[in-house]
Amino acid sequence: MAKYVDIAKQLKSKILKGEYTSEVPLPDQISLAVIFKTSRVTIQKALDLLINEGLIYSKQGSGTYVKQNINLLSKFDFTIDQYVGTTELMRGHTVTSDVIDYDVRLPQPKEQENLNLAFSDAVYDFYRLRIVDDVPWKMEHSIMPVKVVPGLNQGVLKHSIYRYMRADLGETIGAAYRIIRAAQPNAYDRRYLSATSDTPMLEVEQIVSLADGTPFEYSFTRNRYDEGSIVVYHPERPML
Amino acid sequence: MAKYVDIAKQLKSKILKGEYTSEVPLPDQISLAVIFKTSRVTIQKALDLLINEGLIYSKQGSGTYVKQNINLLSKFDFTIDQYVGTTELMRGHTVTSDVIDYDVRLPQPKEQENLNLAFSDAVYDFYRLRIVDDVPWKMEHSIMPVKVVPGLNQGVLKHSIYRYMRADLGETIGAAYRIIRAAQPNAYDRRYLSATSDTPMLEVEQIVSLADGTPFEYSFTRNRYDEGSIVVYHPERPML
DNA sequence: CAGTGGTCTAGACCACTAA
DNA sequence: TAGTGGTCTAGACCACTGT
Repeated sequence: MAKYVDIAKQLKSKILKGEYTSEVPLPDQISLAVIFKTSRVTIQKALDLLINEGLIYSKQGSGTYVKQNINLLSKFDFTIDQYVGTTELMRGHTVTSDVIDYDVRLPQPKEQENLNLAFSDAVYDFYRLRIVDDVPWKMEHSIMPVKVVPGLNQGVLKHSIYRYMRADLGETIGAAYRIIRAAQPNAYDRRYLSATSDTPMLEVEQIVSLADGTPFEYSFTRNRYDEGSIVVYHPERPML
Repeated sequence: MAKYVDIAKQLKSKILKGEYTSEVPLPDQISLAVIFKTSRVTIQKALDLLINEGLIYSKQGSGTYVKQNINLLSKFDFTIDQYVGTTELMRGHTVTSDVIDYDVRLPQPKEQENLNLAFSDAVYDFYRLRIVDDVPWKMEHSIMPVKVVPGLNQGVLKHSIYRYMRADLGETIGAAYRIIRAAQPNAYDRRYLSATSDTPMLEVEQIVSLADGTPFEYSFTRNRYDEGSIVVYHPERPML
């Protein structure tokens, strides 16, 4: 574990425990360097992680402060700052999956492009109804390349794909592109999520990649408008 | 302008011009340091910016590569990786605003909390219909504190608030929290955006802050489901 | 094994804030 | 003016990839 990640974890833990508040700045970077027996640059890398999570902010010439309003999330809101699957996101709840449909086939042109595949690279194509605490919650339609995620059988699908990839395949999940939109309900929404013709749906289309840049998931996830929203934090960044 | 930002801009420009492709890695960090007459750490900070924009990725022991699929955005999609107002986002199009409603009043409790205000700090409360190329596009409902954004009259509202803040007030826009959801159409949607009872709406609730952490905007922006979606990129980050 | 990115150091100077 | 964060350097060692 890199030292700056470790320091960021310790600082985050202190912030969440309320040991640093928004009243008073954190210790300055040089003091932190002394406290953690490291250099100032390493402290800055640690603080950068917390800034990117929206936990703190720095003000040149003044200090580093804890942000207020760190908690706007309601129960089924869906944070996607770092990628974890539904199973992990809903820790403390019972998450199960009904596999509605499962197929292995050749990819369509759009899938070839988004997943960077040859026309002859087979893909899984499956629908899963994600159920939280026995209540149907989201409908997922996923396309994943067989060569990138081998051994993805229905047993794995009933549980957690992400856990399987990390634990069994030893892969590290990396970046994700997401397109978020509202949509009219389709036949699956009506059948499995109790949507009617005037129930707005929230849809997330996403391409998720491994740490080395290989895309491994192209999926569409939908839920009723009253069953969850998406929370995004955007730190300040220089315009390029 | 910081050197690493400048380098990032130059590299981005080369990537967009196709001078670096996904076939061949970028020059290694030491070569880049020589080319730009700087140190390796500065090169790394520049590359970090491009990684966070999703333009490139690095693979330890191998090299730094340009990502493929850099273009999934359709005309009215709405990227929010770095914050710019609608006016700037839609460069090349004619953006105008009808001010539907304008009021100055005391803040409600939720607004006090989200904007970090005392009960006696007045806020602007206004609705704007944003019109692109003469077509009604989005309905914005904004609450902004008078003390943070003084002089926000209807003349400014007709044009660009963000331009006013940057150019006239000299402020730097910083981070933003956003909650994205689907919603049923309300009276404004029906009246101004031609929504009917079965037209799903996409709503973005956001708190935007200045660079120094002061929140200055609490707003709700809505558009029809078929008039734009939101694109988000999430780089890989260590879990804290 | 050579080449690459990831991390870390000790120190320097600058830009900005606040008293 | 003292204290703080922002940037930058020159160099070191480690972890990983690919041959």
